[in-house]
Amino acid sequence: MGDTDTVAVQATATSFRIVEELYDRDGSGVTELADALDVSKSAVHNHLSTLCDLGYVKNAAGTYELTHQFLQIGFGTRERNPVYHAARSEIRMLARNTGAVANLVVPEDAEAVYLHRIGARDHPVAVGDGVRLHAAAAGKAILASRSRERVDEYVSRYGLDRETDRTVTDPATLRSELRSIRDRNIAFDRGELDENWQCVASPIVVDGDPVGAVSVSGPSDEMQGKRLEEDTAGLVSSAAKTIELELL
Amino acid sequence: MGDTDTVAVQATATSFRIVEELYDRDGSGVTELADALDVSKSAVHNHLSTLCDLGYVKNAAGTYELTHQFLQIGFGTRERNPVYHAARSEIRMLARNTGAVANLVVPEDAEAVYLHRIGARDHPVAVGDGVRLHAAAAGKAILASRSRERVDEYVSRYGLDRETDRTVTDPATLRSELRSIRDRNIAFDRGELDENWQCVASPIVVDGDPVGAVSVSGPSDEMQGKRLEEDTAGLVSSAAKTIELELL
DNA sequence: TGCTTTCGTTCTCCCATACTAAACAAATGT
DNA sequence: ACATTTGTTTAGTATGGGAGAACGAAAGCA
Repeated sequence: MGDTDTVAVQATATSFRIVEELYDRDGSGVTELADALDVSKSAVHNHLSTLCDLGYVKNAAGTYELTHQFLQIGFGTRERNPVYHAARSEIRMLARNTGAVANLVVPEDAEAVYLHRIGARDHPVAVGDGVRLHAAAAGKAILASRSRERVDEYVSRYGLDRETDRTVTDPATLRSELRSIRDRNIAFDRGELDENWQCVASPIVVDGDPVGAVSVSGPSDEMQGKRLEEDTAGLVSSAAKTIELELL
Repeated sequence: MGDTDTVAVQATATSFRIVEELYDRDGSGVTELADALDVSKSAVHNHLSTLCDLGYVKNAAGTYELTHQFLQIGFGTRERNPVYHAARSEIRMLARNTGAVANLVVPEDAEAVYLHRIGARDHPVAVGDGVRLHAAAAGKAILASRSRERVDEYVSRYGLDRETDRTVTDPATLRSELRSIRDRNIAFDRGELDENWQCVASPIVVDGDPVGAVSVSGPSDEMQGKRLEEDTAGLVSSAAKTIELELL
């Protein structure tokens, strides 16, 4: 880490570039991939045949596609996450009681990864996706429960990228907002990640360390005023508290 | 395919061996991996640092772990599967109406991959896992909707591995059972995959091709007699029919 | 049908690179 | 403080991955 953009094992890098390209294109042929990635056909072919042998790619009707091996690994790692287990039923109840979308996220490096969701409609972020911590309610809730030093480290290492007009991009503003979040254990997001979505979140803290966050989100026109500020906020923070107890 | 067991790009193979080992051990250190895989420490280190750079592995508190990148790819590929979309609500209703575990599987090479499930308890197979087609109700339902030639090809290429005492391992027996499955569009599994689990399944056929199967499974002591043979079977086959219509 | 084009696979050769081995650094426990 | 274990880094060589072209096969078209 911190090196140039050249990695230690290039063959692995190209293999995963091929995997990601296959994912983006939802299946593809050898020549198409070779052109897109600027690698020779034979190289692409070597990687594809290897990935087939390993069971991560299959050759269906002329085009190469990803198999569900990734689903197995992805599900398996999630299944082993204690936060996920502790939160599942609470997330379901939260979705039921609020009538909105309820999410569970966990921190991973600079991002909050969406581990679980109930009530998805056309939500802009999918399960498995990650969003920058400072750019959403759940992420801010997590940051607020970290030490001042770790927040500073986050800011200096990754910066505060802008997602929408409302994203917090000023370190001082962020710090002051994190303070008020800490007071109530509730974070709000009014279109900071996606202009059309609002969000309330509360952190899941174990031993002083935020291991995740619960959030409820909805379209801006449905989620506002008292409903957002009080009713939903109360449900979200008590759900987070319940999950914390479950994790002890 | 059909080569020796040596693949074209060995670096990719070792990278994925490392990924799988990390998955099995739920995180691990460099030396531990090097010993287990019989590769030098520095090689393991190279691969791990590469996988970290690519975002598939993270270094958490001294041990290396898989990230949720796999969840993203796995969920994404599933989300794009039309069968999954068409089946979701039916699977939920099936689980509700039968009070048992309802599954959706899709064929992938020699296996039936579990794409979705509602009502899991201590089910022996996880979402994302694959089981041999001939060794479970859902897989047999799929095989029964394929041509005689394709079934023969399946048998000769992959063989009929035994899973339990009750697994069908004789080609002639399999063919005759597939015939009777085809008559009613219903397949049974009485402990052929796991002695303690019984199963009913019906194929999802589009344009004469089985694109998946619906199944309901339960512990042997709950699932038997009339309940298994008639009540559940009817619900399963009508769910499959509904999904087929959805897919047109 | 026969021609053209395009794609996937195979082949060969050469240089880059991925690996081994050993030394180094850092952390843990006694 | 020492010993032990682990992660990281550094050379250096042999291997094997990749470019490119040739081959084979399938598809589109007249």
